[in-house]
Amino acid sequence: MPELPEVETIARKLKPELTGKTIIDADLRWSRTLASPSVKKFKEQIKGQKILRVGRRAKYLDISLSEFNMLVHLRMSGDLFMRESKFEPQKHDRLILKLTGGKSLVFNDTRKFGRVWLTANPENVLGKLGPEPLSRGFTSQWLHTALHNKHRQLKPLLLDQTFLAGLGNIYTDEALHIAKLHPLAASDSITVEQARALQDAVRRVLKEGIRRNGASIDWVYRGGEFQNHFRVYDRDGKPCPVCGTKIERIIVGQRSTHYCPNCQMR
DNA sequence: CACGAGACCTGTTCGC
DNA sequence: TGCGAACAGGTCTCGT
Repeated sequence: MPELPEVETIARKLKPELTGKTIIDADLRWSRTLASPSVKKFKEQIKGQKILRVGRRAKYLDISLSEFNMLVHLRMSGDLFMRESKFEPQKHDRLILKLTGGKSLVFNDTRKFGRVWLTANPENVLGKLGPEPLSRGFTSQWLHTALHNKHRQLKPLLLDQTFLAGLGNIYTDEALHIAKLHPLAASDSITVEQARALQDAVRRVLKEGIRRNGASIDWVYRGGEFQNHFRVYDRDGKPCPVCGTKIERIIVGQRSTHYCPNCQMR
């Protein structure tokens, strides 16, 4: 489930539960979940760390500890939640951090794509990311210039986290539909007007996602409801909410891409 | 530099 | 009913 709004929702939910707690023990149940450091170092270093802050950068959860930052990327199927420490580990639990106060932070990830970093220099992991779409720096002027510095198809470029950080497959399709831009349009063909529409659409759709607590699909459920308001994503063959034309699905950069052939003309 | 294919994983749904 | 294919919110690496 994890694009920017889903990760933001998780961060907001965990913040009051985690802040001020101390990590007593780490149960790493799938070692490849750990991107760095080594298992041995991780277990030594994380024990006794106090949780100072819980934040988000792009699709990463950023948990500030006394001496390190723990970064978590949920990738396709990861989930992060609290559970009573006395409960038995569940099938897809990959990392369980036992905290003071009787609860544990659980990283559960069916597909094992998710990763955890423990580092004193989070910039080593986050340094190449593009701007936050909800930050002040993400202006239509910046976007227009950045689009013209590349010659790429719009959709893959928006998914590129070094270009702009936080959009995934759902929110990209939704933003392009709101902005009335074709997913295959060349980035350097976008006018100032269109860049303004796209900048506004990206911010609007991300804010809507956050307001609706993200999108919950399939077996991963966190109480989000944005999935009930998709305009085009996963709606191929259904009518466009704007003009009624049938939504089409194509493959772009090996990702399913949904758009209205009438609203989003090339 | 831009792009496509394949890899990493497990689980569900679809088509015959 | 059974069984293989297709597909899933992401990103990395390699080859052209």
